[in-house]
Amino acid sequence: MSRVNGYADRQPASPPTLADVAERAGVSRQTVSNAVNNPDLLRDETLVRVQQAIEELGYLPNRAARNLRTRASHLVGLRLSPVQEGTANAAMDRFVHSLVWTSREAGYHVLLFSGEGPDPLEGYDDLLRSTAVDAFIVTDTYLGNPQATWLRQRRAPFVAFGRPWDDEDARHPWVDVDGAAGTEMATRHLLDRGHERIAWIGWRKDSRIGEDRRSGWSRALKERGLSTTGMASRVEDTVWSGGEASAVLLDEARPTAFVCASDTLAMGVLRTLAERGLQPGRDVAVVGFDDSQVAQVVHPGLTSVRQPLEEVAIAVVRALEDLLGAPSKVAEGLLLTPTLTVRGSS
Amino acid sequence: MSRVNGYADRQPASPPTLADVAERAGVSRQTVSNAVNNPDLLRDETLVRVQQAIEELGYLPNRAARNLRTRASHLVGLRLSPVQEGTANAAMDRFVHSLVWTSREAGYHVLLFSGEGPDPLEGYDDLLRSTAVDAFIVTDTYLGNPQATWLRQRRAPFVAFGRPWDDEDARHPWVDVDGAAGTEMATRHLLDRGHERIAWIGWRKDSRIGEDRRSGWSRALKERGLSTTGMASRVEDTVWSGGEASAVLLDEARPTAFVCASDTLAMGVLRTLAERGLQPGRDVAVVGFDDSQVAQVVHPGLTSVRQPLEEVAIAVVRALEDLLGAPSKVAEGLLLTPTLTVRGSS
DNA sequence: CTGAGGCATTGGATCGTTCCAGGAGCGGGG
DNA sequence: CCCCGCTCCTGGAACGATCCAATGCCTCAG
Repeated sequence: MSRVNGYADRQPASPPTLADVAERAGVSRQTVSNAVNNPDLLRDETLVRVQQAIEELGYLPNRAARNLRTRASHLVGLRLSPVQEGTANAAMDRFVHSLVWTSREAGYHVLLFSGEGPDPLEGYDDLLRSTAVDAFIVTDTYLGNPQATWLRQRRAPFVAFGRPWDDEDARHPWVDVDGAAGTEMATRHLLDRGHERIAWIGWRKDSRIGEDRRSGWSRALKERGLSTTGMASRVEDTVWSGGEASAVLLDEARPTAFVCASDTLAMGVLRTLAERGLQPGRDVAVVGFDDSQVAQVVHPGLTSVRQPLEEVAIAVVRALEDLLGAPSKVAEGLLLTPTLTVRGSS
Repeated sequence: MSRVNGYADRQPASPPTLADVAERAGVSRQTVSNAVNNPDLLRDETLVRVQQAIEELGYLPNRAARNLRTRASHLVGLRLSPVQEGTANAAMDRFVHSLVWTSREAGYHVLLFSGEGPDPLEGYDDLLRSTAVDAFIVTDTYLGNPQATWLRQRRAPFVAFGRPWDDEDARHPWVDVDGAAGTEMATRHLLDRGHERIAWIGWRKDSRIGEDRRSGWSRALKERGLSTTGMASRVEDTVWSGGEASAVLLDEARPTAFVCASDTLAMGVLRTLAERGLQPGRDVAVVGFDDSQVAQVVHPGLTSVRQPLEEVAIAVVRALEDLLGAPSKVAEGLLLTPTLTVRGSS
């Protein structure tokens, strides 16, 4: 073997290999390999001896070699969607953290890559064909979801964070958060506080997520026999739009509370209230969605629907393990329920 | 070879290999390899033929095999620091995006991993010894920076985002943003608007970054012959602390403007102003640091020092290339200047 | 005493690529 | 005519792990 002597090697000495450990422990390479991967196969005495040699040499399997032989990289690819500053992609941040954390426990690492242009498939192909990753995690399924169908065609394993809204015959595993349940919870919370005129500010009608969240609001109102007519507005996801929409609603429908599809929109509402000398939480209640950093630091605190992203990450990784472990298993979806973080604005 | 016939293979057909391409093009494996890595070595005619075969088969080199042979993974490890919600780690998000983007152009991918406990070395070791990554990018060098010294001892290539504050004999490449220049710029901006009583709210004295940012503020004031005495407060990085500190300062030192070490602290100031019926930007000016999402959406907009994270990422990747390409090269540091994003609060 | 059968361990082949030394073909100088 | 040198290409040998078939050893039933 290449390891020449027992003296401290100078320079970046090449790391020990299986063969080095084998030699030291007086066994064959395969036995060392088994000690690492299938300890049960070894006699206790041998196992201890090998483990000691591993310890002494500081051996760790070379990943490239293992990947080559096993045809697996233990990496999952996560595509960072293009940044849209000002929008609450803070949620994404939390998710990534949880994901990295959870993956580690499952023996996976997260490989980031970026789709550059508008082409949402950019980047996937190379990684897949060069066998750089074992699977993908797809997050922005709301864009009409071309990735999902494309990945399916390529038989690439993947788990989605987000429902396959359009796709009737989607067979991939997914995890999502029940937005409607969140807004319903938020609306009920406001109803319980005595509000009866509760307005909705959401996204354009072609946003599936937006409409889903809206349905929770209307469901809660109708449940109490309250009308939703004239109480809803659909705009772009900007602070300005939220402010504008709330101003119009205040003038025309005179709501005492707002439920919004995002914290960004809710910030717009707060702005309008400030301009009119109305105090959030006392005069008019506001609830946002995503529990972003903004909601936490703004005065007097923005009540917001919080997605259980930690649990989403756990579920995603679990689905990933199922997928890669037993590909035949029936793929299933999982819908998690968000919580409501109550703050000063309600 | 394993490729049996020309008919469409069923199932997840194993991807084409060098040998497949070689067979199709009627050349040897090595020639195909050269066509990919050293096209200059081939005769034009041969090159075209091989490239066509590559195209037809959709060949892409297997990464594991290449990594094994070349002892490089073309991955860089980035450790996600523990989340501290409520704090502006939004900056980190922007940096990661830029980094992923820039790395891609340089042929690298970003591998995320998490240090779990308080041990900042957690995670590095495994990745390094298993040759999973070629280098690391270290970000939170302000923690007294045990990673840097540790990585240096292990002769692990790495680039730091952040100066080696404590470490006189650090020899690693680093990139940082000149916080002092940022706060100086912010303070000058306020001076230009006629403010003369400008207060500082920063972090505890043992924070090198905090003291650096503070020095910019005091430098700008002294330059104009203005005193800083009694105009500074050092607290924890929370909204509450910022609010408290500004309340005290307003009572005792009567400043007309605040420069803060973070947007979080600045939000606290805005809160105090709101409580006292003071209007930010008109009655009292406020400047934050980081240009986080909060600064952008809060009313009436928070003027903030913005770190050029895109440029940082570019510089980091460039340093990385130097490092991995020519390890003997003298490591150097690079200090970038932030910009000031002016909004309604000043 | 022999052979079946289980257990612990082994050596060779293999994954797909790149490194390395060498070989065929060709033109030109002696 | 030979040999040198150059260009272009080739086959074998790594890289470091795991898969697979086969081995020796030991026990126990027949």
